Amino acid sequence: MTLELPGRRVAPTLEAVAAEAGVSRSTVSRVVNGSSHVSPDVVTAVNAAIDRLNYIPNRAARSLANRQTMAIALVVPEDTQRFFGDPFFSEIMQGITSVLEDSDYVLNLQLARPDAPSEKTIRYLLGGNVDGAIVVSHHSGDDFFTTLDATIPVVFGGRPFDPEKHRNNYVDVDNAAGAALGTKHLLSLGRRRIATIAGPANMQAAIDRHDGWLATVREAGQDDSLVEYGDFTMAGGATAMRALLDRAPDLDAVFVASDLMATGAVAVLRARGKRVPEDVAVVGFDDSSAATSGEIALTTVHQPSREMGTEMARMLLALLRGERPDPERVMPTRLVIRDSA
Amino acid sequence: MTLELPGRRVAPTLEAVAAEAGVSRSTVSRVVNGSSHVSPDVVTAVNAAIDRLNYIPNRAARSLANRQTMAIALVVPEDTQRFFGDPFFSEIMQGITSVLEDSDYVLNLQLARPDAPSEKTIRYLLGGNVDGAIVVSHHSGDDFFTTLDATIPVVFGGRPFDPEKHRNNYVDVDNAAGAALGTKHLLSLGRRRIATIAGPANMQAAIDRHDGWLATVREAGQDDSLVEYGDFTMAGGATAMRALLDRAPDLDAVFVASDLMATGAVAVLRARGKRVPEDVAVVGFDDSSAATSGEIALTTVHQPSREMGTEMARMLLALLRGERPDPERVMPTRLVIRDSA
DNA sequence: CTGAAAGCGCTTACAG
DNA sequence: CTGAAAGCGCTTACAG
Repeated sequence: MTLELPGRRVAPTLEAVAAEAGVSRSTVSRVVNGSSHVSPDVVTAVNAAIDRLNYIPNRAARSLANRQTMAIALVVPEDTQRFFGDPFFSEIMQGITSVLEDSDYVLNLQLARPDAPSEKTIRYLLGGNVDGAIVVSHHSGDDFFTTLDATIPVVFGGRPFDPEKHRNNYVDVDNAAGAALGTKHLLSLGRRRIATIAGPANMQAAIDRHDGWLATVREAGQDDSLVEYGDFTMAGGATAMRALLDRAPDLDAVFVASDLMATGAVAVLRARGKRVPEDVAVVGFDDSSAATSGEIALTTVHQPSREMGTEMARMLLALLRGERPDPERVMPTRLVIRDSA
Repeated sequence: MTLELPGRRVAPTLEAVAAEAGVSRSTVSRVVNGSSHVSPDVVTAVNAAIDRLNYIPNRAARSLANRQTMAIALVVPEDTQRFFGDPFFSEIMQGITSVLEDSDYVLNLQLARPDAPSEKTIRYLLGGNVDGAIVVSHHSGDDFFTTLDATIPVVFGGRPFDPEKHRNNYVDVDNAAGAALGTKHLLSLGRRRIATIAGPANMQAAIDRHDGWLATVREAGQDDSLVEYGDFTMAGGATAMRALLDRAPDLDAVFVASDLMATGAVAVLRARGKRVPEDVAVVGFDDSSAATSGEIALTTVHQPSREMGTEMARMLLALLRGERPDPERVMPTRLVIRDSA
């Protein structure tokens, strides 16, 4: 029995181009890589041969020889569902790809396990598949990522945990200040019982936003116990809102650590007969598309997600060039007032 | 001026492991690759050395030697926004990753230009970066992708154009039958003026769904001219709905080629004072999360998106093993009746 | 079962 | 400006 496999075309090599053009492999390599020390007519001849043969350099061989892969990993320790569910990631990724488009690098998305990276992810990142990595949505609990840059340059989206242990490169906003901004707005509206729906306690941004709310509420001499935690999803925001209402039916405002969670919270408030913002004012965080796609346009703390993406990419590219960019890039937030508070 | 670069750790090589374990490189390679012809104690010794040195094989070297990259590309010719905006892609990707997780392959997402692949994408796919590719959301107008499998195995999500030119592997549903299913439901409801919002005419699935609607409407002796085209986004559905209402204010039903477009259409209908389904019945297509996240739960034609993803992955894996799976895998659709029709 | 050797397709000093 | 040669870190027949 003969198993006939579809005959795949065999890619031409540098060697073949050299033969076709009647020069050495070194020379072909030089013109492929745009070296300046090649005579014009040789360049022409080689390029002609390349076109004729439809030559494309083999990346494995190239990266083995020069120890560059020209690939960057975007590592997101979240499952597919949450990755696609939160517009924040979409915007970050748009920012990143917009700068990588103009570079020679390709982006490889790696969805990792939220708890700790799998063996496969580790081998991928350490096995010479990429020249650098951007890690977004980092959770505490393992420090593989924070120590990864002993091997390849890494930029974090969001200040990583344990900054004293190791100084990582990151771009972030001042989450505490942003949360304070949102909470103060609630205070200025005369609200006196302001709850918060915080993000998961194993994420630095969630902790910082919680802290910003906490400090503001304390400073105002208000109850600082109205906290519930969500997982940055709509469903998580809804569950937290229910718990909050059960504990404090008289709350009159809630600062929510993400727009997606705020959307879930608003739905619950309405279902329980609360008017937003009359009975309960709601402030979100992100100013992503989720802020304006729900039942009511959310007043929210804006963070420049797309620009954060471009900054991450730029920072990594600088590191890859051997430069030493400022390792900490903190971008501004601002309050966007809409209908929910 | 000395530019001090952060000292990156140098990865240990096979050679180092061999020295550490006191064996030859061939032997280390054998245990790394799980060859059976190695004595137990040597295996133990080599593994110990691997652990001690924290050895991870260099993928470039490996793939240069054995001509395998152990990577698969998921090519989506859509911009980031649309990719993230449509839950359909999320589900497809979940299906794909679920089967790849249990394999040694990693998935590399490649968002390509919708019109024609960029030079960068072409070089990526042809430059030996991946062993195979899954192409989803293929548009007509270039046949790079349909001829790509002369070089590497390719599986399409959705029947590609020009099937007579070249027989590609694909996973799809019977879009025409599905559309007929949805349109017939509208007929059974007594609707007599059934419009359609079709997808872009450069996508086979859109054409097939349009054809299914067309055949059904003609068969019933109804007006077959009520067609507007959308781009599979909410905004596109809204625009198309407006045009339809302007042309035929008396239409009493609309079959929409995707849930996302249907959501946009429903919003326009309501804004124009039409009750759904009383005045205008709406049937969508996909049965994605968009069907149940809008103002009204959509009656829709269900396609098993996640399973289609798993089938694509399985088919590609089979091709990669040198097998010859059935190149055409057509999965069933079914009508899901909710509130919009 | 194990090792020496060739080779995968490039890049890059080193000569000239 | 150009080429011969070594080397990147693996795998894989080929001997033994």
